Amino acid sequence: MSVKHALLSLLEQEPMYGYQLRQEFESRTGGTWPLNVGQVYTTLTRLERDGLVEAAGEDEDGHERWRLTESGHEEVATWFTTPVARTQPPRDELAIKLALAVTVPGVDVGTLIQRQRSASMTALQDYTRLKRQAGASGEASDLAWGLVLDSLVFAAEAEIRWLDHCEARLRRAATQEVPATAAAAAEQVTR
Amino acid sequence: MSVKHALLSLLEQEPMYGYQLRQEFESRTGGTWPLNVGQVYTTLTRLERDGLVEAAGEDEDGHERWRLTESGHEEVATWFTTPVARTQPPRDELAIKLALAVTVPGVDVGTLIQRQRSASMTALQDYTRLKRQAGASGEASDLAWGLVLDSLVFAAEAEIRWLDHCEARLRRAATQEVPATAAAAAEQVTR
DNA sequence: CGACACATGTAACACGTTACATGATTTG
DNA sequence: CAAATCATGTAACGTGTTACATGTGTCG
Repeated sequence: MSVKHALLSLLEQEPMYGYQLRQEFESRTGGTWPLNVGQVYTTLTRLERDGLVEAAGEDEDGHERWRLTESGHEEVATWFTTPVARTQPPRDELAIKLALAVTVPGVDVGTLIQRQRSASMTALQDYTRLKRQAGASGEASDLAWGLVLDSLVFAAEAEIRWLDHCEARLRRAATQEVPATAAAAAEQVTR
Repeated sequence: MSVKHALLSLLEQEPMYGYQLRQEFESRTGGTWPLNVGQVYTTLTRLERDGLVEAAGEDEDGHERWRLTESGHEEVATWFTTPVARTQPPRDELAIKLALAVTVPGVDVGTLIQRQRSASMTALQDYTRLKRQAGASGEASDLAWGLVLDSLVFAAEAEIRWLDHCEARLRRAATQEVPATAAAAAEQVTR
């Protein structure tokens, strides 16, 4: 869904051809989410099928460009004015993993948390390293990339805080409450 | 990927039948991520095809149960010992949206941010309301649900902080730097 | 009885990924 | 010239979603 709307937004600016769409997407997000070229073409086909884009003739170099239709413009407008729904949040693999690790007996939750924590710390360091490269040129795409990087940083920090919180919470569960599996899972954190 | 591993983890505890797997998954995650029953069956078929689960005969009530194979156990062990890779993070629709909103001319970024902010605040309030319901019973699944809820809370808080950060960053871009689109986008925040 | 939860499936579709095929153009 | 980048596509596959079909058991 993100790719579809991303392509439409880019075409809102001006008609573009397939390969160009990928370049624009990657430059504006700093290559954070690499976009397979093939997917651009298949998505464009589907968007044409759904009447959101249409062929707009060739440019000077003979590239087949695409432009938004009426519905396409509306779709973009709706996308930008409608907040991303957190009512049914996307599945978070880490949260699911931890929830199951806590309830399934025999899983070493303490080690799981520690491993994840150091992995997230590494990711965080990579982001801050990238941030130093991001600035300087002053282009609009760099502003965007900076914000994208910040979102990754904020998310990684939140993840680390949550992991610490989980560790503390499990430790508390181990000492206070003592029913069945919760205690068994929590024990492994206290070691 | 998450569903596949979630089902495998549940079967690590004991052999179960399809419908039961959905119930267990939803109770352990507090229904945060509703799981379509149909997907359980199709996933089980695929897992059998891949040699990770096998039929384990019927239980007392005539339900066809599934158990892990050797490879299945290994897969679960690997899942629990391998951190979730943040090296190539999943596409974040909000971050993509904002990155494009900033670089595509004519988008009212200020309003976008404010709308998203209030949507995220609402979600956050819903989570804290749910938290009050979550505690009390002291079962292991409630501990898990509590942690899942906390992860949503932490994520929502981080999102809100990031949105505020974006607003400030854009406001700064509007006053200091003055090149083309960045300024145009940032102007709308200052209004 | 009628509604609802339990229970098992299947079909069609949407989205995304990887890999492959093919050719033009650019650059060291 | 060789390699890399530009450029357009297609095929196969994995995962997930929705909707439908079908039947049993239970409870008000």
